[in-house]
Amino acid sequence: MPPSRLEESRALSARLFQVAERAKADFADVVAEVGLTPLQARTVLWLQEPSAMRSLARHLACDASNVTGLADRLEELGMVERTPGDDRRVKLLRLTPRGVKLRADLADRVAAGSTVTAKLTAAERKQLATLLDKLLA
Amino acid sequence: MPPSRLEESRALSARLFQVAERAKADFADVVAEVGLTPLQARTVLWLQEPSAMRSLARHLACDASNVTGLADRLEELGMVERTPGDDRRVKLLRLTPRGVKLRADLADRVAAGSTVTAKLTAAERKQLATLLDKLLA
DNA sequence: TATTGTTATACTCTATAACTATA
DNA sequence: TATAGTTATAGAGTATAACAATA
Repeated sequence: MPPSRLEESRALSARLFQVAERAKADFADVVAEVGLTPLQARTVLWLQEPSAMRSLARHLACDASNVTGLADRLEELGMVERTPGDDRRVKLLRLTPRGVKLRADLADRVAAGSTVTAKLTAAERKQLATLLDKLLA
Repeated sequence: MPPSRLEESRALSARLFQVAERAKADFADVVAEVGLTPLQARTVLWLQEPSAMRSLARHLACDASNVTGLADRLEELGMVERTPGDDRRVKLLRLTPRGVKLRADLADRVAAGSTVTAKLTAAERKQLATLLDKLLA
């Protein structure tokens, strides 16, 4: 690879990271408004349907041991509750009525604060999705 | 925002994070081959010209206190050395001859392992750069 | 007074291993 | 034996505050 392509690649990667970092920071700012950390917020948004703690861990791409504390905190806040599953080893996490309200509020705020959505036209968003899919293939 | 746009936005952001995470993981894998952490590797790549530790911290977007240990480790490895600056408060970090060789090796490997470069045509890379710039504007 | 590099320290995030209760 | 959730703990990575040397 010639040096110019190397530099082009570096610049492109740098911009990619910048966009991802900004999107992450935007998300963190928005969810902080309702008193949640990013991981707590992702959990609340995920719990449209009740979910076993194990499968939540898979969704969050973290170890299962971390979900215990996460669930503890959201339970303290009155947003989720542990309910037994059919398999009695399993505990399902389910939003409380208060959690359901928070989730709706959160979804609105996240959508409103989303840079990716706001700054591109529909055609551009489609273009970006296509390019990103190609990178993930 | 209607629910469909909200979901489209969520899916787009998710793909963006996935691509960024994969690029980060690729970089970490490649630089691990030469025995460096990502931060150490970014430092070596940055030091084409000698750099004050303070300005290195700004480039790495981390606190200056972290650069001390980073420099210590790279010095142990024989890749960089501290040299006094004109302002005698300042220490410049400079690559040793061994560090210069490592930097060239590293640049080749990073370029070869770059998903962003490999999977897109020149036209697509330009398209992606344009979209990312629009998001950063 | 302000700034550079340093040190000590603490906080967050995440992972590993051992434990229990079920299966 | 294997799996779900829990607990204790350890390792990165990063930040803050105080310090000495210098501006």
